Amino acid sequence: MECNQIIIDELHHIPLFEALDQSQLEKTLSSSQIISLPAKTRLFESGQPAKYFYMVNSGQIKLFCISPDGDEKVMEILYPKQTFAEAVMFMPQHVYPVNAETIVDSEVLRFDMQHFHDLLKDSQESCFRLLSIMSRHLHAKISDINNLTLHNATYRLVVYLLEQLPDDAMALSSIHLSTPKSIIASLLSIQPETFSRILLRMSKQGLIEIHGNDIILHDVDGLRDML
Amino acid sequence: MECNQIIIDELHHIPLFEALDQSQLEKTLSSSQIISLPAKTRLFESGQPAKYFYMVNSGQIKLFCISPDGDEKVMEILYPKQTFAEAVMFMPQHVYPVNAETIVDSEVLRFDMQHFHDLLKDSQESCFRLLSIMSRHLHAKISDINNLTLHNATYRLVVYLLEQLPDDAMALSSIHLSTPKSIIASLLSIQPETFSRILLRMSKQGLIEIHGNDIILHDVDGLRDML
DNA sequence: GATTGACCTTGACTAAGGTCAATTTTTTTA
DNA sequence: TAAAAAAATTGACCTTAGTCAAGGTCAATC
Repeated sequence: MECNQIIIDELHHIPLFEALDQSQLEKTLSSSQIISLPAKTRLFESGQPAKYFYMVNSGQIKLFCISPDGDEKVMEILYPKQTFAEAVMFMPQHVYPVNAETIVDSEVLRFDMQHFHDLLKDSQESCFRLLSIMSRHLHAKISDINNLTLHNATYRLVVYLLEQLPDDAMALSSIHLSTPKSIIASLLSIQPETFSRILLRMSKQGLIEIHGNDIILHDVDGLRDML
Repeated sequence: MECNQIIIDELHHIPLFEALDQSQLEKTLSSSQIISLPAKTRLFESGQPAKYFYMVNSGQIKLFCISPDGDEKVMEILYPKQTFAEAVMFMPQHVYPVNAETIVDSEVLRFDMQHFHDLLKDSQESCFRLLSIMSRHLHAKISDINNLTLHNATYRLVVYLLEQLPDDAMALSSIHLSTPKSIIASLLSIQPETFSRILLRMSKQGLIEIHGNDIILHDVDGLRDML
């Protein structure tokens, strides 16, 4: 069980599980599975009855919606240590509101919703964690709506680039896009063509320099001034 | 105290308070105030430290954001019996993420956040109610983002009109817009001019008939087919 | 090292909805 | 009830970003 203890120690640092004690963590883990998935595997579909929520172990997952005529809107890109679909536990019909799919080969930890829901009844502190997590999600969505309705495509892209910077970033910094540009474009609600054109324009202005998936920000303050 | 009991009985039917017992409701009420506000009064501003959450007693409240250059985006319109800003209780910095303003003369009940937060510690069931409420909000925002990114202005307006219908609506029904068109337009992220033009076009197509703020839906099924 | 396929870029064109300005209608207030 | 203010409508025009199509780049695979 040495192996399990390592996972438990990791879970202890995940916001959703921070408030659980050793025995609760053990129970949580014992009702979970590690699942390996190749790239572009569907985890769940919007409208499906929701039995599980997840944590990314490795890889990348996208949450997305599809319009009647097949257009895709990426709602979120998830990276290791992030939990997702926890909020579905409390949604009226226990149905996933979005689709989830791996972007690259990934490994996820899959938790039983009913089991965790029962556990929450005995852990007021965990309820509070979940409330925090959900309020953060809600805030993020409000901010997304803001960016969609009050700002243009360039603004959204600049915000995204600056978000990728570590806090201690210099005036000249470089970032690496670990996700295909077309998926980032969809996340920002921009067409790939427009995404490409905006980057080109900014590099012509001397603000950035593009080398494939690596972008050098020549003028971080200049970018910040655009906002 | 007969008067208070009437309010308590009302609170008992509000989702957020449903799980509270008589004594908890009394405490909640005793830490609250009834506040009367003329039209266009600011309740709180985005960025302000959040000390209170609210319930609409009468009137209408809009929650909205403002862009750097003064453009306004209405996020939500609130009607009597609706609580709002409860989720802010669990937001990282206890700061309102949006502005709130009365649309017409209104009366609100103002609750102390800290007080209710403490009360939640003793009411696991109320925590679960709040989790439900917040997951519903989250779902609503996801759906808003969907409508903004995957659907056009006409679609959003038709959805809005159909949402105003009671469930038992006939093929021919009439609805009344109780809120200024410009505010509904902003809620749907449409300019007032475009809003007006879309209604005009639909009435030319024989789908609806407009008489000021009253709209007769001539062909509910036809409208549903547009979606 | 040619071929395939996924992804990205570029150019020409288009359309949805925004902007600006003038006018009408409705509401409020004196 | 007249005047003023606010809200809604309409027309002419414009802009942003989307669409469509062609071509390019890179990596994996035969």
